Amino acid sequence: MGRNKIPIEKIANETKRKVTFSKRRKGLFKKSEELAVLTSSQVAVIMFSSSGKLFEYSSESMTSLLKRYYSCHRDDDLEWVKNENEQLVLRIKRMMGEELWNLDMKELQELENQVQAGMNRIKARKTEFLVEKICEIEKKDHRLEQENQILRTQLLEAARRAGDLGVPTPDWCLSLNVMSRNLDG
Amino acid sequence: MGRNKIPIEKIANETKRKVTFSKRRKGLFKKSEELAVLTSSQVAVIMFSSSGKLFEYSSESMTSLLKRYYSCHRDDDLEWVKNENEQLVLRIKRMMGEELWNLDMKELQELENQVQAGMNRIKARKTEFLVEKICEIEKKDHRLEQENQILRTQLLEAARRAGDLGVPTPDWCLSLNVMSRNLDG
DNA sequence: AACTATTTATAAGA
DNA sequence: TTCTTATAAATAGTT
Repeated sequence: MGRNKIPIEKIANETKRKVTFSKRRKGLFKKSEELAVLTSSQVAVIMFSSSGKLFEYSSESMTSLLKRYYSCHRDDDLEWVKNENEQLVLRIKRMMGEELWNLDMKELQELENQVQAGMNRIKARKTEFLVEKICEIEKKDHRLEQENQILRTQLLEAARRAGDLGVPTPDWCLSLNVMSRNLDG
Repeated sequence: MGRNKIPIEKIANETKRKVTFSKRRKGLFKKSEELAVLTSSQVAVIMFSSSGKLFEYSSESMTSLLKRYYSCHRDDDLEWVKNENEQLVLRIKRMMGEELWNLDMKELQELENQVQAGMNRIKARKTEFLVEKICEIEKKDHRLEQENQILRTQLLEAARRAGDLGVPTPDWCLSLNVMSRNLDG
């Protein structure tokens, strides 16, 4: 379509080839979008120019569309999970109970054991955490108690000396001995 | 392009929509191939019809083209991926009950809840798996029983006809009626 | 699935 | 690259 009909074979002239790539790429993306909208379908197009540049179109997020594509090809046994990152994500998903479709009973049991072991350690850590907290609090508590005892002693001493000098003991000092006995007991 | 111009929006009529999908899908694949050939480029198209069926075109093997696509995206920001990677590893370690030292009680509880949820799903999948297996076996079992019944009936009939012709019934046929009754009960 | 009136895409030229 | 335009190609509605 154009002034002349051209044969469908590699365009020899590089400039012409580039212009054609640019024009037809635009056309292909437009038609992809129209198809997606008109028919409520999902369309993804990926292309590399002869110089290696990537162009892409996707009616949705490319990632989710490719995931769907791979899930259709799940029989290809996870060929797609080739980069480390994806393997890690898959590992996490499986620990979270997703993407379990092609695990057999033995693999499921191993996974459960691993997750169980992890949970036991997490629970243990929780207990440890609480015990540490209690220890800390008790230590602090003990220290404060000792400090209080010293303060009370000093306060009584001060009160007594004031009494020796004829200053009357204030009301709030009278119960100090009683408090002290209760706390130590 | 056609008898009338149509607006680019979802085609309401389902039949029309399906016909349009079929026609334009063909057109899109054709244009994809033409582009690939004319300009020595690599083109891949993936699409799902509104009913969920997958259609695909690729000028080369889809797998190798997608690998190239991914490798392009990896090279974009290797640093980010590396960091992402480390985060994923930490996440897995924590789910496995390691590296918990600086999580507080709330974070530990959240982690435990997540892992617990995952384990519940894994257990559920295990059950599902077993139920599926049992269903399959029962179906097969049922089929075999029916086959068995048919074969026994045919065998008895054959034995009777042989008897009519004066051929003595073999010993091993005498118990067939009993077996048949036992199995049906 | 074929037909065909129209619309749309695009090859070449500016 | 972008626009223009003659022409090829795609396709909407019909049969």
